[in-house]
Amino acid sequence: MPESAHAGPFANQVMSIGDLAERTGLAVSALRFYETKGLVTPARNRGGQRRYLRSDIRRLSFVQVAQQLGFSIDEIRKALATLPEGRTPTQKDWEKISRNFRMHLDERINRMTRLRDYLDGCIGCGCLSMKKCALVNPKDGLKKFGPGARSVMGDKLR
Amino acid sequence: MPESAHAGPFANQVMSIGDLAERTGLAVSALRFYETKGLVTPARNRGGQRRYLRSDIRRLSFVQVAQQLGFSIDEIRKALATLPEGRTPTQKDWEKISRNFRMHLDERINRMTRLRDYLDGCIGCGCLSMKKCALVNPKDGLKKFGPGARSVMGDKLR
DNA sequence: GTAATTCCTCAACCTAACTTGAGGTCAAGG
DNA sequence: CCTTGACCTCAAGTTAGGTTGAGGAATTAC
Repeated sequence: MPESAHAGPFANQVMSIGDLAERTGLAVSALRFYETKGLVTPARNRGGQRRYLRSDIRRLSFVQVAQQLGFSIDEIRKALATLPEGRTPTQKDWEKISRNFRMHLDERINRMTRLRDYLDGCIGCGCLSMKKCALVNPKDGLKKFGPGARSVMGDKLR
Repeated sequence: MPESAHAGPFANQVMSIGDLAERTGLAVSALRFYETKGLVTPARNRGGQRRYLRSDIRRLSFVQVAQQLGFSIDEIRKALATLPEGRTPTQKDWEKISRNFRMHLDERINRMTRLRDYLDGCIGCGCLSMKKCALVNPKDGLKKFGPGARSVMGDKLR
């Protein structure tokens, strides 16, 4: 008999990595990778195979959305860390995180819009060659990037 | 006498890599890297050292701005390829490129804004766990990313 | 009971965008 | 002339976010 049969036909609380991959649209390799990054922490069965909770579907959906919004895995991990440990997150828990992300998203949109407006100005003024141009040498919240791979829209959050 | 003295004190048309680095704020190593990527093609003096034109300052400023807007080096290279060969680009040439970039920027801003609005909806509906949610499984111009490093805001241009 | 799936770990590889370092050359000042 | 600083090339390293493959164990299906 299958390992989870004791849970009953409709209360199947755990999933294999393959099931979760199918439900989230993520690759199996990505799910394992996310575990090494601390985004999910599945249990293991006696054979050592990963067993995910249903609530992990939502967790990973959140990861996907956040990535589309331009957040790095590290930022996402920190956000998820604010979820309660021990119990399955409630709707309210998720709302709190989402609102937090919306704030950052607003910030990004504003920054891009400012950038666009500067660009409009520069088309006319021809200042692109001047080091003082707000676009090239940005003040106003726009920071210089460090070395290494760059995150979209420049600087990382916080 | 210095190698460029024949050009006169104020008509110093060429620069060393160090000068250009200082004027653009880019690292010397980055300028060399950009050359391998085809973003600039400096001449060489008899000793083999790079000699940049004044118009390269603007060219590299453009590279910096475009990167802040989230464009990849490859995209930027293609955009720069539309500049006239042989002659120094005019103001009009730059305006044309800038306008083109503004269009792409508008697109990105719109996409982020749509995403934000979806997120607002999801906070209320709690649909984050459903595969059909517009955020998790986006239609409406939002595409799935491929493997490898991701560009900011998801998919690359074009 | 056994064959076919699925899963496991670990190491290596991939792209983007650069930086760092080694070992050697060029140019400008005194 | 000769020293010092700026330059040169080329190879290897870095971070992010994963994928791919080898070699082996656990499940599931018949």
